[in-house]
Amino acid sequence: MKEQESFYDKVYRVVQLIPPGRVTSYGAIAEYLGTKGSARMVGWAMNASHTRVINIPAHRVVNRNGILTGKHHFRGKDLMKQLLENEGITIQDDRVLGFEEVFWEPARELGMKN
DNA sequence: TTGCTGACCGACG
DNA sequence: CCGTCGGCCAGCA
Repeated sequence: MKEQESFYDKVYRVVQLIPPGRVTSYGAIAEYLGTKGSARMVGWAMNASHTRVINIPAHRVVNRNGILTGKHHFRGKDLMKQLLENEGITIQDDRVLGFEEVFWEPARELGMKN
């Protein structure tokens, strides 16, 4: 049995597992997928996510600085910001306040018990 | 098949 | 502080 899920599918899988009110970083996902250093692939996968039929909470994925780098790619201008605020996350200056507090690490949440 | 792209990250000046 | 560059590598024309 071979898992033919592409790199994209793996990314989508993890992103969908992100609970509301939490955010993660591209690098964290990349690292969890084993392609650390290739965080661009994660972002690239997000870009292709709009081609997917499934809904992907890409707004929960930010860069390592907690900055909404991909906000520009969403429909609206500050849609990403509003989506995060809707989940209880405070955004200021396109940055996630308490980023470390709401940070969701797949390797920790999925691989290890809290 | 090759070559370009990219929503990042880290380092350097 | 800000701009630039290299690396990383999967997907697409």
